[in-house]
Amino acid sequence: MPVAFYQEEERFYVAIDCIILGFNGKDLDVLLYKRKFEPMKGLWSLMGGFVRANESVDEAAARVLADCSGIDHVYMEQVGAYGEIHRDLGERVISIAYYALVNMNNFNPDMLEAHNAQWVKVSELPELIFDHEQMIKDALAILRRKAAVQPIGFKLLPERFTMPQLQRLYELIYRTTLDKRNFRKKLCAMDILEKLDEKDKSSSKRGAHYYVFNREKYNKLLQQGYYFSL
Amino acid sequence: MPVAFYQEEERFYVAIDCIILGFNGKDLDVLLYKRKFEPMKGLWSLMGGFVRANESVDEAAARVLADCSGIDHVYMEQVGAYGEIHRDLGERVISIAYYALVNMNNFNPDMLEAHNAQWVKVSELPELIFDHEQMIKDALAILRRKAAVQPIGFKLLPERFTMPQLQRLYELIYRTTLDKRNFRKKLCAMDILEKLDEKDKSSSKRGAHYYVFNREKYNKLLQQGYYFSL
DNA sequence: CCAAAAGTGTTCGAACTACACCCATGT
DNA sequence: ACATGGGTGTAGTTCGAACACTTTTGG
Repeated sequence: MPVAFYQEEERFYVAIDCIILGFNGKDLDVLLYKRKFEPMKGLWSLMGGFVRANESVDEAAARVLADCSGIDHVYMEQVGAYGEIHRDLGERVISIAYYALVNMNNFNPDMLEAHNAQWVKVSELPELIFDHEQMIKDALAILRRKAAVQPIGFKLLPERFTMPQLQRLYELIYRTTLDKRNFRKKLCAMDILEKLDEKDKSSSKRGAHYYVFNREKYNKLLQQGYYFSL
Repeated sequence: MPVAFYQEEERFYVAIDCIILGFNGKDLDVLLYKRKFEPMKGLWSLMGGFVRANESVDEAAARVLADCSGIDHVYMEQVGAYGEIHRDLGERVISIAYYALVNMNNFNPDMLEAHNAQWVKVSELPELIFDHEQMIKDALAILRRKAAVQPIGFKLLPERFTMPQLQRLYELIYRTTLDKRNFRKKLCAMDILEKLDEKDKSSSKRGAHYYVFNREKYNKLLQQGYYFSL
């Protein structure tokens, strides 16, 4: 690839599309908005925007996410570039998709409303514009893979969470059911969670103990050559 | 993301960089070329080119690979988009990296010479321009992951290969050593290889049996819910 | 005959799976 | 008192890891 003298080359609009994933305790959701105007009025779309000259692509992704959610410093990772010629109905646009794992509670409902945005179950996706459905599927595949070897699932949970919540989350990510006892056994054996005395009574009369993820412990184990695996 | 009316948005050069991986029986190699002119003369670089208006990004990657290798219909997969503002010393360029798994024997040495290209061991990378080293590392990480769950390693081998070759290849991909007996046992159990009577005598006096990958068998097993894993 | 690489089975332990009952509490 | 979800232990099986010697043959 030559340096400088690119004048004769084509230039392209480069967009960002964000797959914002959240967990509401029951379902794994993605944040979508319903288009208010033609073309494609009524169809659903990912949150997006264009890359600008004064920012890297990663920075553009962070900005787009912040713009539409008001949230900052969120776990984001690139899914990939989508470059079919006619993927956008307007002019040609090459889009780079990112997924974000967020704690839903940090979202301002007013901001969502302002963007006509809603949380939608990933298991029941509506019709989406362009290749956005593919982007979501690709993002979920990456999440499935990464969640198995890195403790990123916790990024979808509030600071304090219960075992049933955590298990439910992993069941949704892996699209399977897990054995309660085996799941707990594994987590306990990892020794990266701290059990609190306090209980969450919102979903049962008995209440479930809260746990918190202990990142220091996890980092220490990492240094000792420990590998997360779930 | 609005449709049409993008005039006020910035446009970018979009490049392709190809991580072309090959296996010579002994080492895992990447195809690099040495820059003949300033700037960055003498440094090494991946094979690259720019995306054009009349092709998708995937197509551009295939074209770039064909241009510099003369080879077509090769296994390619996207690594990701690299979008730091100053990653290119010339103007701003967003690059999309792809890796290709090729059978080295199909390469025309004259064509390599024409491009000042050489096969270089991935374990001993020279100094590379821009973020090309990162691209190679990312590509190898993807290969490592995918090779464990999909039979893509065979794409780096000639039609007929021997067990020691195959094992060597996987050892290079995984950057580890494997037990001969366990490796063979696993492969045999998969029942996706066919053993030929003929032997390769190039690396030992006794000679090693050739095997071929049987894709039909593999596809049949896939349909039966079989999962490759190595 | 010897060097050099190919080929071959068994044992052990770790990790995963399957599985059923009691507990705590709000209504 | 009962319905609802939370919490706990064991046994069986499977899979991966470790391990050493014989075979072939060209030089």
